[in-house]
Amino acid sequence: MATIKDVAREARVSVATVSRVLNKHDNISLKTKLVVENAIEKLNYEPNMLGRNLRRSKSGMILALMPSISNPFYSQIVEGIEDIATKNNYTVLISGTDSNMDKENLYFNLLKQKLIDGVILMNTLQEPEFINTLAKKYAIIQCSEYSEEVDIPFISIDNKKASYDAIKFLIKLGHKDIALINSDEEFLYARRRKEGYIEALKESGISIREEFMGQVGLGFDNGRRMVKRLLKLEKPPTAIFAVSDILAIGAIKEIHEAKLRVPEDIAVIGFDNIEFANMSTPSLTTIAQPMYQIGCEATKMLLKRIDNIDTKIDNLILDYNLIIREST
Amino acid sequence: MATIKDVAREARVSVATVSRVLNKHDNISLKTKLVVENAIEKLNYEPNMLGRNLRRSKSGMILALMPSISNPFYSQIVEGIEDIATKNNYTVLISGTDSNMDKENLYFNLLKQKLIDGVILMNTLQEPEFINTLAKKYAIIQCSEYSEEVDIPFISIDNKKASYDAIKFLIKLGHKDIALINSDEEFLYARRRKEGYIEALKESGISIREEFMGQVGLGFDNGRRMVKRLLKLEKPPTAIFAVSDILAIGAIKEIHEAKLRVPEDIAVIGFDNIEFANMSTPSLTTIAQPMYQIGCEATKMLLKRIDNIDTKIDNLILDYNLIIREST
DNA sequence: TTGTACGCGTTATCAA
DNA sequence: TTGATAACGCGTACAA
Repeated sequence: MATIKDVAREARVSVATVSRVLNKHDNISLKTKLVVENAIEKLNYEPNMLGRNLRRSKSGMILALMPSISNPFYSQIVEGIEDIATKNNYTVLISGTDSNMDKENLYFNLLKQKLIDGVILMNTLQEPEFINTLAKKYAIIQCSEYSEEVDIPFISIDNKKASYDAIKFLIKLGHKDIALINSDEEFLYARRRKEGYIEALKESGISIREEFMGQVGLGFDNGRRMVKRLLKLEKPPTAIFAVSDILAIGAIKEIHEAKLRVPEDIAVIGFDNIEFANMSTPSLTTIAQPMYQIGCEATKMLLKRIDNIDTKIDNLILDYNLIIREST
Repeated sequence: MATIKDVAREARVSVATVSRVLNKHDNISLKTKLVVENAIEKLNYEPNMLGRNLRRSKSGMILALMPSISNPFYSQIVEGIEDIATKNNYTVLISGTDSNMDKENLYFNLLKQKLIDGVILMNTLQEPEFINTLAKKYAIIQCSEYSEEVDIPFISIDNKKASYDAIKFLIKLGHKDIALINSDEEFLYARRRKEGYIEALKESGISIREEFMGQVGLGFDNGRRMVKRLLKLEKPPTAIFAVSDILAIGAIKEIHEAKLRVPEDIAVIGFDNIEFANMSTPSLTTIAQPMYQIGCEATKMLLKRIDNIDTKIDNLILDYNLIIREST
């Protein structure tokens, strides 16, 4: 394995000169530049990043931390992150924490160990103070889901308004009995979407029915269970708004199980527009967040932060889209 | 940021001693060990991995390279990889190449740059010679999909036999007109599964019909298109074996579109047992590979290889399972 | 059992 | 425009 020394010897110059060529400094004569480049080619030299990283005290790696990498919700965000990162010569480390604190801490340690230069945080159960302390020394950005008590920049959509729009759409279709399958309200987005749900109903003079609102985990089965409960009601809903497509697909499964039809008997709206939303039967009406763009912008924010940890960075709220398909 | 020097000063010992404590050498007195550990705690010291990595000429990182990280097929494999890697103090870099050669090469370069210690290769379009050359100098393992012309260890299942079993199962249910939605036969697994399909039919005295076999891409829409074609036949099939769950789900979607029922009019079997196979309506009969275990074993093989590039490592063929659900 | 001193491969400072 | 040399933080051979 050739090192910079070998190249220098081969080109009969100093290692400093080789380094300058490598890093495209401009104060170098064309002649020696060519000589060096020839030597590099001849020796098949590749810079050893371990040396460079130590010297620069940078790893050139950023971490995208999310609860689960298999959750299709994050796929496009990750694409955005990777595109911007690659363009800026960073490598992206993608990791799922299973919402497990120990695992999360393992990854946060990479910051202290200098193995990553920054973190894009999708959704964490850490205490706000913990993140705040960390963010004083390291570059961290909140992406998609965030906490208001955490004092670092975030990027997201207006969850309340999105939810409001979804419900308004159902009302326009003639629905009055609309259920909400929400996820745990410890999450900000869940609280916001509930607010939008309530506001839309109130505005249309529809009374809020407690038995129509459920707080469940994010899994497919939770969607099913919630519908099972709803169908046992004396007057079941004619429409359901689920805060994730997976929950919505679970809901549809259970509705079919009960020999009812979607959307004829019960309409269903999801959230996220994951790839499968278009594949399910019936295809799913849902709210699409600009995932790819969210990933891009989050990364740009992070890189700014890495370059200068003291930059003031503004939060970003992006637009969303209601995508109407067969389930409504 | 405290360094090993600071710790040494604080503990009034040499950096060598601190290093020994850090690396759990045994030739060190309990007393100094305690002193050093106190200093580490007091200064909140974390080893700088950039220094350690350079010195050891290792990055402690392995790469899991697959066509697409959003393909749920790989999720559990990745889990296995991460578990074993973490247990051995490695960090896993997960990357999707979109079957794009440029992107792939970018990642292979990480090997030369010393940023990764080895690669678990899921599915690549690279020429066998390219991989072979690379594998002489670097630790590489083939996982799940592999090439027979590549001379590095692989881990997989018996795709021919799995396919054979699926078809035999359909025949046992009374089906005679069985279609095959295969993926591109440039892939070994596609060729193998076709062999199994043909062998099962022949063995049961069912003649092979060319118009029942299709080679398509892996996307959902390809499953739909293929079914569209099959339904136009004078005598359409009564059962379909799709070589991936996504294709199978696409097929079902199109069957429903044609106002036919699954499995009453047409039975469908998939392959992979992705999470959604159990969520779709009807739930999908499919072949389950031991993904998690595949990931674990692949990683063990790779780590062996990293420790000693010259070890002879045996290939591994694991078992699979036919999971019977509603679609048959 | 402990310390001294060198080197891993690179970049950056300073002087020429 | 170029070169000599000192770091970056760590691990280890060798000596004590």
